[in-house]
Amino acid sequence: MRHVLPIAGPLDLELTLSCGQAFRWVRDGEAWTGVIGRSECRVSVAGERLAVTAAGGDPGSADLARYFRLEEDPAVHLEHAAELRGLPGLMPLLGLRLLRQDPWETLASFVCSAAANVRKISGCVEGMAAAWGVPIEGSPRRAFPGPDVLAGVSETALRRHGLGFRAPLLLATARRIAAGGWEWERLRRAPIEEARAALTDLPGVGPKIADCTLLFGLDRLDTYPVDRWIRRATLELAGRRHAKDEELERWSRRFGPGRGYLQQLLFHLRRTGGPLPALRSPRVRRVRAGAA
DNA sequence: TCCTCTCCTTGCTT
DNA sequence: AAAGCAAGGAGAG
Repeated sequence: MRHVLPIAGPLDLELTLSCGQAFRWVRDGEAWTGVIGRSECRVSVAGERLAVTAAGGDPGSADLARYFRLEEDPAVHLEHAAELRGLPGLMPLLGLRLLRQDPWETLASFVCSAAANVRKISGCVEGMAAAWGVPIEGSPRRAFPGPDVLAGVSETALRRHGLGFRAPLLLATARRIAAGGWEWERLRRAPIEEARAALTDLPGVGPKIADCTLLFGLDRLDTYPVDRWIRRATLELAGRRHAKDEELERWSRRFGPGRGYLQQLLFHLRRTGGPLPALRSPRVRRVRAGAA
């Protein structure tokens, strides 16, 4: 099945699919191939449109547009962050799009992200899919297994796919969710603190992984996951030497309800570039606490 | 209660 | 070759 879809605003597949939000996309020349739900998709940009060829079940044009957020110009997420438009190197990154991924796959992927790198996370996710996922007709790849499936495997089996110390954590989380009473749809709309609390109650899920799940899997752009890169970037922007992650998250709220998108841009910017300039003038910077 | 430190796997890099 | 590093979290003290 083939789809050709209109795109609102810029779309940079390289940035979008390799920036560390999704882990099952691989480059294939000018195109990219990945798994969305129960189908394998090969996508490429042709002029102002996105061309998608799907194997297995057809995702449908509506779900594809939704996945790639094609109806939204990413620039709208920066409406409340005008002060950052002058940040060197930021504007060329606006082809990066936050994907709307499956929340369970997002959660499981980021449980694997602790003390790992993108390559390692991809290996874990792809390994679990190959071992326990539903086959995709016309493709060697498989869908990502649901929590009910992972709940039935052994810790040892998970370790064979490189999960290491994360294996018992993901297993426990899969079992918790498979046991029932878990409502992803409720978390999409719940107050952000309530949604965070529900997620951080799961084994292997702290604030950072909870926020990534909300941002990448539950369409909650009003989150600002603080990892080691964002910690540095935000400290620099705020002109601070030290601050707790929670404090940095609060500071980020000045960037509005789309700050999750900004977080993703800053993650890429700080990782590929150097330190960021402070937004506040040094003259207004707070003096050290305790200075007499 | 809150903070800090350490450990936990793995594989690639220096 | 040994140490460092990579989208952190849990547990101890």
